[in-house]
Amino acid sequence: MKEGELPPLSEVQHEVMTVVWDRGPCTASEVWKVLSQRRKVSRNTIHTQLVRLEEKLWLRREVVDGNVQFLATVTRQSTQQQCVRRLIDTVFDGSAEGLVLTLLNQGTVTPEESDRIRKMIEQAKGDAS
Amino acid sequence: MKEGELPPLSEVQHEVMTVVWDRGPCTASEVWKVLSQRRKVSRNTIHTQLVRLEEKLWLRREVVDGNVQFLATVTRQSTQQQCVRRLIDTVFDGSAEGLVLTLLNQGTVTPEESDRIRKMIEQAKGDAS
DNA sequence: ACGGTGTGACTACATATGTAGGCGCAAGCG
DNA sequence: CGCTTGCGCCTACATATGTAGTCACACCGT
Repeated sequence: MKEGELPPLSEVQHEVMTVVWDRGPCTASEVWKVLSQRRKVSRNTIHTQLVRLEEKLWLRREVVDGNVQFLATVTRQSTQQQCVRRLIDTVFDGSAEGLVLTLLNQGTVTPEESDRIRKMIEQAKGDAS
Repeated sequence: MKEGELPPLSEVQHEVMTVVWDRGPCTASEVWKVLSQRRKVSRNTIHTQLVRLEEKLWLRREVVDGNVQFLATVTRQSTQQQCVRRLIDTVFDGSAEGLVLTLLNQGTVTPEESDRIRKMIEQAKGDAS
């Protein structure tokens, strides 16, 4: 479950990975079509990012019917975990509590979100241990 | 309270800012002394980072008794908030709940941390609302 | 007066990142 | 058959980042 530490993703790279996670293996053009709906970007730009992600082992390439498809090598979840852990370590000095405190009490999220989070934790408490 | 969006900090830059936040205004050498206890790094490297942080307006420079001191222009808290918000948006697709879920249920933090967090939330619930 | 020691400034350089231009090939169409 | 269109690949280039070398000056002890 625990993949060796892949190099950190930049923001744009995360955008790309998100598309692959959402839609499963896809071609460069597919990814580009999705992203270009949100912002103006060249197809080649996305292609470059895909290649770089492949070099860094975030993606694997597979040829299906002569089409090049890129697929994620790690799950979104494990990546999310890694990102949170890194945030805690670099920004909150290793204190997970610090993160939650900021999250709930300092206007980082809207009161509605905060509310939903509290409810969610209530509920989760039942499940867990 | 809400400072205009400063450009994002890199990891090393965060390290530097942390020292300034912890110790208040300090000289390049002071920052260096602190950081070089943790890892090998040249004094000049830190100086460069300080200058870059000043260019990006994270730090302000002030001369006291002929000594150059750097001081933070934004609080650590507001930076932490900004970082958390950015994490939520880029990694969790805008879902703060997603973050908390990952935090508590997916082995991101140790069971001890998770426990302390739950307790902390319990306690906070009294205060808030 | 003179040579270390501390500190700030400027410069350099490799790597990463965001962005895109242009080439070439293969499939579809008139 | 020749042309357009889609797509993969290679190349380029500006900016950011991490790292450090070198210089210059000022203060201190002998």
